[in-house]
Amino acid sequence: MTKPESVGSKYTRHSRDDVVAAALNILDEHGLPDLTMRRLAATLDVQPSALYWHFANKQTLLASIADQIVSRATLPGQTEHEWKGATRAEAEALRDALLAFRDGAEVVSSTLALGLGAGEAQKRLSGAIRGGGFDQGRSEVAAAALLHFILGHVSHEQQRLQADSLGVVPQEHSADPANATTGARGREAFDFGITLLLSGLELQIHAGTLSD
Amino acid sequence: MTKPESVGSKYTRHSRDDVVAAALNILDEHGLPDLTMRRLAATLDVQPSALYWHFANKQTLLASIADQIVSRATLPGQTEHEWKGATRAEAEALRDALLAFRDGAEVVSSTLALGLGAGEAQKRLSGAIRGGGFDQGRSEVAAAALLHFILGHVSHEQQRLQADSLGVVPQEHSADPANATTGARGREAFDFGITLLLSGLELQIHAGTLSD
DNA sequence: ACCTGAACACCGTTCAAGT
DNA sequence: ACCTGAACACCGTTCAAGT
Repeated sequence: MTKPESVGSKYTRHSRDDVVAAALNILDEHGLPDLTMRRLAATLDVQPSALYWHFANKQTLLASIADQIVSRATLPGQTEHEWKGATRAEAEALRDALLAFRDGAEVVSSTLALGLGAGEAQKRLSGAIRGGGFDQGRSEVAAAALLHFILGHVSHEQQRLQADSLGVVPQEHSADPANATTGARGREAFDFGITLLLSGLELQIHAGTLSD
Repeated sequence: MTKPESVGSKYTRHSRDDVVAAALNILDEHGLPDLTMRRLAATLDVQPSALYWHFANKQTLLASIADQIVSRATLPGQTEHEWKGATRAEAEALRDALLAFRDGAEVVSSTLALGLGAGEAQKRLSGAIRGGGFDQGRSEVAAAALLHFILGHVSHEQQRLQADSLGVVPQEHSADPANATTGARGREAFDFGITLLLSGLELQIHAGTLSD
C-alpha cells in the first residue's frame, strides 16, 4: 500500500503521497528529530535529491504531514447541537489526532505561521464557536486562543512522554503529582483548560469590549 | 562588558555568563536558526569544542538563555492587589519579555518540558492566581493553561514577524484583517485570550468539579 | 580553569544529467 | 514524470592534549 505502482520501470518510483506516508511512518516510529530528508530517502530506496522533485523543501513536506495529521481529526457522532459541546468535541478530536502521531503537536505547531495544517484546525474550531452567535472576528480570535492552548498542552504532553521514555527525568518532574499535565491527568488538565476558555467566552456574549 | 577579564593569559577566556550573553546577542540579531554552536564559538574567538566545557550540550545552553529571557520579565509598579489584575500583569510582563528577544517565545517553549526557563514563569503565574484563593493544584493547572496560550500566541506572533520580513507572505495572510494575532492587533488578541482564561477561572471559584 | 586540534557522523539543498 | 551522482556548505559532539 505504501509501495508505488511499480510499472515496468528501471527503478522504484513514488508519488507525492507515497513520500508523505513514508514520512508519517518515520515520524511515528522514531520521532521528529529522526525525520531527516536523507533518512526518508533511504526508506524509499531513493537518493535524497529525489525528494526535491516532490517538495520544494523540508518545510513544505512538514506542512503536508501536518495536513494529514489534522485531517484525521474526525468527530465521532456529530450529535452536538449547542456551541459549547460542539467546540469541546472539536478540541477533543484535535487532541486525539495530535496524540495519534509521535511529536504530532510539534509538527502542526511548526506549520502554524504558514497557515497550512493548523489552518484547517482553526477553521473547525471557529466554525463551532460561531454557532454561539459570535461574529467572525471574535470567533477567529477565540479559536486561535483555543488552538494555542491545545497545541501547547499536547506538545508539552508529548515532550514529556519521550523524555520519560529516554529516562531523562530531572528530579521529581516525572511522577510529580503537582505536574498535572502528564499521563492520566493529561486529559483532565486538557479539559480544564478548555472549560476555562469556553466559559470565559460564554461571558463575552453580553459584553461589547475586548477588555475585562 | 561582554569581554572577559583578559588577565595575562595566552588567549581569550570566557565565563559561562559570557557565553550566554553572546548567545543572546546572536539570537536577537540573527534568530534561532542562526544560533549554532559553531557560530557562537566564532563570535567568541574560540573553537566549537570549547563551548562544551561550559555546557553539556546545546539544549542546556538554550535552557540558560530561556532563563535569562524569562528573568527579565519584571513587573512595573507592583500596585495590583486583586488576583485578576495581578495575574494579567504577570502575563503582560511575560509577553513583553518574550517579545524583547527575537524568537524568544520559541526558545522558552523548547525548554518547557525540562522544567527550566518556563518553570520560573509558571511559578509567577500560579503565585498570582493563588491570590484568588484557588488551591495549589488548580492554580498550577490554570497557570499551565495561561502559559501555553502565552507561549503559543507570542511564538505565532514572532514567526509571522520574521516570515514577513523575509517576504515569504503566502497569499493575503500578512495584512489579512481576519488574522487578528499580528501587528497592532497582537496585543488586543493577547488580552482577549487572557480575559477568556481569567474570567473562566473566576467562574470556577464556586465550582467543585473540573467539568463543565 | 579553560581552550586547541582533529576527527566522527551526520545535515538540507542544488543542479546537470539520465530514463 | 521521476530519479541519479556529485557536490556545496554546513551541523552537534567527543576526546586527547595543551597551558
